[in-house]
Amino acid sequence: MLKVFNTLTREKETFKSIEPGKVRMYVCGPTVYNYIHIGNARSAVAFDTIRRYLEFSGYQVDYISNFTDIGEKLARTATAENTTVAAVAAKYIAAVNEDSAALNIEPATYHPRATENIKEIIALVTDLVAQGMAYEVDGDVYFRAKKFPEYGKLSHQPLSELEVGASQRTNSEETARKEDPIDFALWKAAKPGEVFWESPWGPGSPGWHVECSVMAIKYLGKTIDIHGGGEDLAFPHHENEIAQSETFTGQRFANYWLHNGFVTVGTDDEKMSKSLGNFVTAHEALSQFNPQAIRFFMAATHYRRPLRYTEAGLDDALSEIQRFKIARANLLYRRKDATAGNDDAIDGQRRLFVDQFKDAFDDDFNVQNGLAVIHEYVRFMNKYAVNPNVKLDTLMALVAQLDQFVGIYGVDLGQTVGLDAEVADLIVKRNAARAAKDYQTSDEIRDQLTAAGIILEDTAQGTRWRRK
RNA sequence: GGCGGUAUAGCCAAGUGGUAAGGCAGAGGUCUGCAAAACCUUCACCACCGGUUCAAAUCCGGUUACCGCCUCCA
Repeated sequence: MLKVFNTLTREKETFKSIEPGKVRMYVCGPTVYNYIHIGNARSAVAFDTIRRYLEFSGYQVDYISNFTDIGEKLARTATAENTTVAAVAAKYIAAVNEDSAALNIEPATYHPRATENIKEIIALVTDLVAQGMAYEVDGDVYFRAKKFPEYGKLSHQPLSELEVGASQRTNSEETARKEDPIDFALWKAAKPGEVFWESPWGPGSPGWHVECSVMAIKYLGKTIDIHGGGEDLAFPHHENEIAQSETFTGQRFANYWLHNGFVTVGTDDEKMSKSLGNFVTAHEALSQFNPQAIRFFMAATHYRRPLRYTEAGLDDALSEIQRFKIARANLLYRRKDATAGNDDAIDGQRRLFVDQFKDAFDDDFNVQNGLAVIHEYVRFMNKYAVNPNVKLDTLMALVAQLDQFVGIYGVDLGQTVGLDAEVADLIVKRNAARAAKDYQTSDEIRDQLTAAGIILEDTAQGTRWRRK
């Protein structure tokens, strides 16, 4: 039975989807005005891993993640790059897609864009105004936060404290227009030269939180199962989404709110962020390190914990992947001397590992305990690989199981080890030399292959090789 | 000021009452012509102080350090 930590209640709750066998989840995506950094990537990886486990558990997952392709930041980038807002969006959406693919993040069921949903946004805002929950001032529309009785329920902040925080903001021009400092914008009047849409309140563009409400409701329904995002989004972004959405639909917006921790850097574990300037873009990271290692490194840290980004951590991740690959290859090498059929005892033990793995993940996606199970399982595989008599079906089932386990972490161990004719030929020559105890020749051949990035291993079942 | 998080071996990291998972690195061993890989063994006074309890890393109180949200941010 799956349990997830819900920010709304601050407790691990038993997960129950609205519709049996199906999960509807929405994850806040990036504003596409720049390359994403590894903090953004971590969030995407965390929720992709969660999604993969839900699918492993038998759920069909409708996964929606947006691209916010409007706002001042895009306008600023457009000016800086001497181009249009649309071109900026197109460029960085393409970059996000490229980075996501490199990190083996499954595409969402659909990636809606804010600009595709302006009509729906205007409809929602119109409704909130009609309900008296929002008001127009000089072409801006604001939400009356205090009129939403549960305002603050996600971030667990008393209203009085939010007011203090809001009144300390120096954004005085806007504050002056609002009835109350904690009110937030649903619609903003266009400034000269800005991209705008016509609306009942004149030309303007959506506020900062409405697009997610609209897209979640439009593509997933009035109440969704899981809403995810970085913990910095809990307030005000998600709090405001709740206020708008629940006022609009009269229903609970999301049953489970999941928030991922930050990527930190430096000795003090500072949050990586664009404003602090201490960030590494996913593009840079992916060009410097093995993408699979980056993916695994991120997926193997529990989603709510801070993730300390270090080279040593990436090296560790790579070593672990290497261990999995070797275990996999060790079994596949036995195909040639395996006998037909299945070993029921081994299969039974394999299933026990699956049970343990599920127990780990069912506890709020405990990836570390899942990894411990995988390592034990790998040891089990390696022992079977030196068994004098192996069965073909069992061999293949063990390999498939490993692939499934690590696949949840987004690791693809790749295709079977092929036997290059040239390498095979050299191995035959070397083994002839070894048989004749001509170790000088045999070592020369091995060195030659090592230089070419090929490692030889002499085993009781013959010589096998792999790429470094 | 309000709310929250973190502190476990050289490093990463599980673990909400019963005497410290797992990985990397290290040490020893088996196997090997030598290697490699694998397998076996080994490696912790759980930030500090006090309390509750037969029993605490785990519960309670306090202290310290660092981080985050309260403003755009995954």
